[in-house]
Amino acid sequence: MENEEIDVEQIKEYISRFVCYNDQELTAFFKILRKTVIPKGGYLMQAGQVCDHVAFINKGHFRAFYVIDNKEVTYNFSFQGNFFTDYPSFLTRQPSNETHQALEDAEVLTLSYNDMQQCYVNTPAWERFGRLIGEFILIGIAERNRSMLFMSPEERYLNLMKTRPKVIATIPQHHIASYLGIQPESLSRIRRRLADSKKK
Amino acid sequence: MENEEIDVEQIKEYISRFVCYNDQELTAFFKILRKTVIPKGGYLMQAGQVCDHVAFINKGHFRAFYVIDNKEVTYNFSFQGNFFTDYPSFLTRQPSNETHQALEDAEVLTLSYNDMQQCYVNTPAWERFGRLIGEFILIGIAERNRSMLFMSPEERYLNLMKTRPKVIATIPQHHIASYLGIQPESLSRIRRRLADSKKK
DNA sequence: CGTACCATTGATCAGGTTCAATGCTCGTGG
DNA sequence: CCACGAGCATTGAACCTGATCAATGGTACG
Repeated sequence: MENEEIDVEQIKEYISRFVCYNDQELTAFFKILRKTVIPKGGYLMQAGQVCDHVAFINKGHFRAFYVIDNKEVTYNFSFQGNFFTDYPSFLTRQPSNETHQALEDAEVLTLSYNDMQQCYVNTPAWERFGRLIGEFILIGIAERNRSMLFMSPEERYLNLMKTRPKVIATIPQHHIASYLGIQPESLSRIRRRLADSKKK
Repeated sequence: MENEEIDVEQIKEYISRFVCYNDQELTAFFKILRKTVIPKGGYLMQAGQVCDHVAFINKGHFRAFYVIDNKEVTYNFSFQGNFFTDYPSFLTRQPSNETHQALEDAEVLTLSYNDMQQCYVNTPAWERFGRLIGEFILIGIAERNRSMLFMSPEERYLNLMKTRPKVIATIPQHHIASYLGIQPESLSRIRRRLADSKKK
């Protein structure tokens, strides 16, 4: 069985933060996971497709971006040990506008829409997990929403440093700028302003 | 019983869009709803409190706003026939920064956090409803998120006219401006630009 | 009436965008 | 081993849009 090769430790740890489960539920769940390897720069999903999976990142990190007027606009990043998906597309079965790209060589465990719905029907614990993970994602999105509404680009950058230092540490600057909703030049100047005022 | 007075037709219609239920589940559910009447300008919730309820709006409409630097920033509107809450605060039990204000004389049916958790435990149908309603809210927030990231203020205004004409029709302009993330003066000029270019 | 609140208009300001040029670093091939 | 090129970060200059401050208009309500 190819499942023997799958490393399920990380996802197990993640899930146990949300729900209790017994061994039987867990083994059944792991059976429907599929391992996918994606090279640096490769795509987990491309705009135009319906997002038919939820992916758990075992290794590597990803960015989600839109293409608007032939420009890439980065919408989010996701790192090892987290789930990654276009949840609205996944839920509504509408084509996604996002492309999901691996920024390093990556390995993910995917769970298909149909299998997930089966889980919901068959096992109350997964119905609960589905609710909780949805709520978790919702909280994150709402937070991001507020930062876009209430903060200036500079404040957003400072906030990002505080709340997601890993992004600052590992993601190229032009992607961060895009994520903050500004141009790379503007981010460069913001960083300079901050450095100058710190030095003084 | 005071429940006799409660008009549950609207909420029944709303719920049936998401889940199937039997009469018993429904009556039990209606028993835990509480009716609250709020005069125009009154508050359903104030910043600093944990949002301990989900409210269904039977009559009237509301706005949610933050106070930042002594200025009110409108975050959202909600109308008759919809649920209204600070879901992140409700879920995390953290104090909310939002204040929810009735823009007209209003009547809502509220459901407390504890009662809702009881529903989840006791009745699979409500666990499912909880998941679906969360997903529904998530999709809305994600949509709003994108509009802030990818659209100019003018595009956001046009988009609002298209997707939520009721907001344009019933909400004072300075609240709309705030919702769009701009100042009232800017919205006024945007409207002027649009009117001028249409006339030509 | 007159007061209060809201929408509009004008003038000036600030910060981000755009376009263009320069540096910097890293990986590849000669 | 060096040289070149590609991609990214930085800097400068001109511009544009929304913010801010101040004044005027309009309307509803006491």
